[in-house]
Amino acid sequence: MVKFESPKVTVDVVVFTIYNNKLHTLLIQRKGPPFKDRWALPGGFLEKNEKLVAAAGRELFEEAGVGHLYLEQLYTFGDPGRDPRGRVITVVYFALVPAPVEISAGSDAKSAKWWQVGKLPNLAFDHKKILGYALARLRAKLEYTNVAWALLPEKFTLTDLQQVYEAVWGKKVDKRNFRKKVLSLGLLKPLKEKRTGLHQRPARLYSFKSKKKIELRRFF
Amino acid sequence: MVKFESPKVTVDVVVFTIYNNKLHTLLIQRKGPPFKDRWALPGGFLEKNEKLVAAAGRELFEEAGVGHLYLEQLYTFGDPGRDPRGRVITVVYFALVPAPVEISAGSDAKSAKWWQVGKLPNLAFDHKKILGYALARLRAKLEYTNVAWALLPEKFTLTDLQQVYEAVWGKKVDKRNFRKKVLSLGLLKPLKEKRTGLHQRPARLYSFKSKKKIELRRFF
DNA sequence: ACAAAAGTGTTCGATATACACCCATGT
DNA sequence: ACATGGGTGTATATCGAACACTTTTGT
Repeated sequence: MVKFESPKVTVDVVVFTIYNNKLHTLLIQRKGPPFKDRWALPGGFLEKNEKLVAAAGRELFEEAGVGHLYLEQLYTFGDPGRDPRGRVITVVYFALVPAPVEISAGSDAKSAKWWQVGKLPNLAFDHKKILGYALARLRAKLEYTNVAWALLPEKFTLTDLQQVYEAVWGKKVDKRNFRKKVLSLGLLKPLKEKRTGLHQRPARLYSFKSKKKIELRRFF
Repeated sequence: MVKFESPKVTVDVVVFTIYNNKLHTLLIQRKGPPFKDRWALPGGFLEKNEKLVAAAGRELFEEAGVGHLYLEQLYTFGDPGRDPRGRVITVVYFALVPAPVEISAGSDAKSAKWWQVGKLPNLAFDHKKILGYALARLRAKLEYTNVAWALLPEKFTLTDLQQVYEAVWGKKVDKRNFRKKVLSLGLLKPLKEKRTGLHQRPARLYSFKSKKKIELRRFF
């Protein structure tokens, strides 16, 4: 039937991390047209017999060398005209990785780079809109779930955790209230160790009791 | 490249309404294989140059005669093996319609029927899973947004509104607390009219001041 | 007068918010 | 000793939860 087309299906990924106490996202530079040299979200075509979420994980690893992470589906963008080459349906995933991730330029020689959110370059396709969407999701998720663990290393201080929230929300929160609230949730396990070596009082380290997804009814 | 396939893209819709103070969803009966005679979500293939959300609206209208409604994207299901005919990526939309909707059997002579959620038949494909997903979304949305307007007629009583919440959540709520909360949100406009004609004290009618989507930080 | 649903307030506990000072370490 | 961030408590306001009786209509 002429009426139906077979659109291409791609899977893209928005990855966030906290680097230098600022929220950053991963972009790759396009080597060919369309949008040659423009920055874009990592992504690519779906392979045969590949689950959607697996494709997202694979693209991320291939193009940016990013491995262990939190992945969930964000949204599907598929309006006509979003790719000049033809009809493309893009299923976008949303990923969180702990702070200091080494990026290897991808196997296909595209360059990958962490960009501070708020200082982004012009993006290819409708990727700016997609990023805005992802950012809204991140802010919301941080409020009512415990996903913050995915942005932190195994061991962290309460100040580290607070800085994650501040970076994502773009505003300061009160230290005493933050700690009271976060400890009352009972999701953290205080460790015996402290972080030493700075010119200051050592800070107690914590880890998450569980990394299972938990929905809280409200969070700050 | 052999490695990439061109999957088919379909758009399905989960429609909810409140009928007889119970939550219902719309299903159509399949006329051909696979899953002949089984009940399934309304849906179909994406047309050329058609937006995803437009496809959802069109399918709903074609197959069930349902018009004016609330529509948002729910999730995309695309794992291999979910359709025996081959790789199919299904973008699922989520719709809400006000209570008494006349259903015309669709143009392709499939029968359409409202089923009470909780008394559903066996479903085709992975549609049971999809419905579970949609139900979770509905429950959550009702908590933190004002989408309840989409399940009600233009004018309604506070008891009508309360019954929407009770039907979706499957539990009773306290009338005094419900009214206090709902009125304090300031989203309702009390009308001069009352609903009369029953053997009882007439109830004041209300309408929503706005049907714009509003996100509340918390709701019940 | 009766049946049926409409309408209405108060008390109590939990939770959010605002706010300032001492502590432990490295140099 | 000093600079740096770590760590802690209290008072107030707001919000959610529990709870029962009177009012208005149609028959």
